[in-house]
Amino acid sequence: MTNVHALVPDRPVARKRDADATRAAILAAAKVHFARSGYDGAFLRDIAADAGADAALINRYFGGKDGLFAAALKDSIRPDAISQWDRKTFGRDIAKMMANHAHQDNERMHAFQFLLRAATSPATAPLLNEAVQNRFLGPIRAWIGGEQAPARARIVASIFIGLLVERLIRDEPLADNEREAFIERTGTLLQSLVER
Amino acid sequence: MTNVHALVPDRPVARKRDADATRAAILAAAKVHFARSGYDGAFLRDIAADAGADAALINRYFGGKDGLFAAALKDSIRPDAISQWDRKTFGRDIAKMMANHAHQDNERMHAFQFLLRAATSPATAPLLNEAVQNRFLGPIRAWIGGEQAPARARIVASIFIGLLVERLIRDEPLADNEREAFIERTGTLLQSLVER
DNA sequence: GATCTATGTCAACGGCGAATGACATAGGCC
DNA sequence: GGCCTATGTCATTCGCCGTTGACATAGATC
Repeated sequence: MTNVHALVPDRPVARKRDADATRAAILAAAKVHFARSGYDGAFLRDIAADAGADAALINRYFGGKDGLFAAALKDSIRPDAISQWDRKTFGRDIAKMMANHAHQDNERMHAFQFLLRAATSPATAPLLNEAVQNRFLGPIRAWIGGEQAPARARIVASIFIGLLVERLIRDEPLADNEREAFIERTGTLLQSLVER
Repeated sequence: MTNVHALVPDRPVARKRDADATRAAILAAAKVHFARSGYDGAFLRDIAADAGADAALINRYFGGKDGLFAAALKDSIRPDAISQWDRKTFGRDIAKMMANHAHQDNERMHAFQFLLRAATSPATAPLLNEAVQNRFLGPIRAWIGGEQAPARARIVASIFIGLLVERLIRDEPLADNEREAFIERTGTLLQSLVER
């Protein structure tokens, strides 16, 4: 099976011998694969192939599959990413993003889906509680602020995750009329949670 | 490792030779294991052990792991279950259930978590689109009714799933004050989606 | 250009878990 | 009681995938 995602070129560019570059290529491919297939479903040989590298190098550079996963996880969580959302349009922005078809991916969505995979994969549970609680829920709570911030943050995070899953398992675009209603309702709903 | 869930007795009751009974025992054990560990993380030997049966019987009765999963999935989705919710208290009922600690399980939660595992496990994706769309989203849509039912149903389902995931990865009970606020806000939020 | 090290390649190995098929036996049927 | 089939048990096979170590070679250093 050839790789399906545009972020990783089908014919990897030939690299000179460059440890840093191959390390980066492996990491990039790993993020895609883990996001798409979860920990168990992602295979080192496939990742290496997409990165134009040899599977043995994964062990050399990351110490094994666990190390690669941890590195990819770390690289996927940007603690400051949340604060960059616009408070005024937050709800509608998220809603729009989620209304997209699952296969119209972009890098931000990939990071989210990676987190989702990590969160729901039993094999990676030990890593995850820390990461999700401290790096996802915590920042949201701080960003939201105001009264009952913990509860509101938890609800926002939950809805966020739910939309992500729904998007993941939905295999067709939303019908136009449903799409409008979906964005409108989801948007205002999230927005109201942010504002008070 | 011995099984941890009360639904499956530690020392399975000795059965007479009874294909239906062992089939049922295997199915029950499978639902627990799949719900707890997902498709990849559940092992036929463990399931068989918990059911007090031999792993080979799984192949005989269900045709393999896939067949067992499909059977467990089918058995976990009761199309009529949704209509039994009380329209007046729906929001708060769900919110309360979700506020519980993840390890305080009951049979209903098990079914939900099974669905969640199925939804997020790539190995089972082919099965899922049909199941979730037709047996989960569809019934919710019909039950909700009214204006913009498709969009509202989708949002309710998404929130539902999100709460499920949040509950799954949260490893400690909610603090008392957050708990109250969480139930109150989530409850009214869901309720408003049901009512209009 | 000789040498040396970092980088990359290749071919195994080993474990694990699903699947298979041969064998054992309980329990009905005549 | 003597078969006969459905049910259960056991040992083995098979394939997959992470990992390992031996080997090849590019490219820097002198």
